[in-house]
Amino acid sequence: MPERAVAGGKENSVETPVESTRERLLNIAEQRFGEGGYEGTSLRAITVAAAANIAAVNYHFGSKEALLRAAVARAMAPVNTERRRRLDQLEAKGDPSAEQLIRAFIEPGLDLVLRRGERGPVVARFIGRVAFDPSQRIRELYAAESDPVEARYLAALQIALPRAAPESVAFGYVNMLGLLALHQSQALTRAPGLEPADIDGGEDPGKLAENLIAFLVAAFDRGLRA
Amino acid sequence: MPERAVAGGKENSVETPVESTRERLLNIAEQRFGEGGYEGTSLRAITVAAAANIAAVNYHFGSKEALLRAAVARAMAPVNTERRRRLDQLEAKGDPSAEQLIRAFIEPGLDLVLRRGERGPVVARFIGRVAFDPSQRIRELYAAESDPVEARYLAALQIALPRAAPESVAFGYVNMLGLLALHQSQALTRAPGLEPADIDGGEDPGKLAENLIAFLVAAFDRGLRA
DNA sequence: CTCTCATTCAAACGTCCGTTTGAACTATGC
DNA sequence: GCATAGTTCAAACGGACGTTTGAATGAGAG
Repeated sequence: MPERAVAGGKENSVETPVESTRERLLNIAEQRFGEGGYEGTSLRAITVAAAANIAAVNYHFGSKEALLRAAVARAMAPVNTERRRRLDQLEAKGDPSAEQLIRAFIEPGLDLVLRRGERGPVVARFIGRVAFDPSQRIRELYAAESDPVEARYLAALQIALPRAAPESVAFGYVNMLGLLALHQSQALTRAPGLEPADIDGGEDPGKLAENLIAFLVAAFDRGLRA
Repeated sequence: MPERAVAGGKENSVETPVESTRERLLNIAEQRFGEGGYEGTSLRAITVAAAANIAAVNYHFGSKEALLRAAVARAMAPVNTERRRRLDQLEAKGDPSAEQLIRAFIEPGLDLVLRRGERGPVVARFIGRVAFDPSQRIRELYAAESDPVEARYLAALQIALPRAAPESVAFGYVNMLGLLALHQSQALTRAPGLEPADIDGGEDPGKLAENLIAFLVAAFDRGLRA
């Protein structure tokens, strides 16, 4: 390892942990891709902000797109894990309700990612933006990193809502995906004549999750075709 | 005028109307910006597809961003007009209901734009993508072209839903903006394991509007905080 | 026909892009 | 000590980008 290594010693566990070049690149990539999108962010902007050489991207990841893929995988991993854990837990207790499913899906996307420290909102915006990037290629890249758990939620929702047609549940499901991504990316806080606090429930990020869940539960329960 | 002018003669009213370079640029710009986003689409790609010289963009519009602005303005004009007309009509009859307002807002965005000929979906995708472009600059550019009517809808919704807190109505309102844009851009038709027909109601584009309106009405009526 | 002015055109401008190269550096194993 | 493998570095690669230039082209007015 070069320069300052993150050895198992005590110094790094107390003081500020030293990030490796690879970690710095992923962190800055999350931030910049989340702000400007994939096409709108250059590797040079990322490497300058990460205090890394531009060749470091191709050394550690191979290409710009591979850097994005690695950042998506790292950002989604804890969300997918938590979603899988909560769905397992719900299904172990019997047939979960639509509200339980919606909550178990939304909260890992907003809570987990909005709470912890400074980087939470950055990760959330990154995920939300990549999920609905203008380029179909990028959206497919994202889908490849997040698919496995999500399909289980759709199936569980179909069972929880037997009175709604399967296509209608699927319709509600994609609406849930879209609204979650939009709130994660914080693109909805700039509506005409609105202040951000009017939408996200003020200082408490948890209220946003509650508002969104209530909104979706009502729509799923009474807004789908039979 | 150069080459083939669109004079008031009879020939153009019967045969295929000849598009001017300016119109061809706007048409192709709608298509390409809608497919690849602003940053992901080059002027060269647009001018080649439009069979125009690259300098024509700066001659007719001044810059790439000005081309986008002109395309947004042209695409939004009929939508804004129809929304204004329907809101005027509703308010003339008394206090409109939330469902009436939602319908009057959604339908011009989906119906008007999804129905007419081949270009409908192209225009819809363009509008939907630009509205939530990764770049804040582009989103603000879009907001500048669409604001005036939308604010009236929010105010009318506040009145139609007196039992919900104003912030909650604003929350539902931005959700409506976001879901409409996502369906316009057709980004929701690629959910994991879903076929497009499962979501947009099959062949009939009108069903998508009905499904979305029902979804939103239920959420507005029962999914907002008091 | 001649002048005028709007429009189109090929070509070039300088800048930035993602990627590659090959040498320099650094910690570790022998 | 030396060799080795992992990492960083400045520099350059060819190409694409948005924009600009100045000459050519075209139709309509006098």
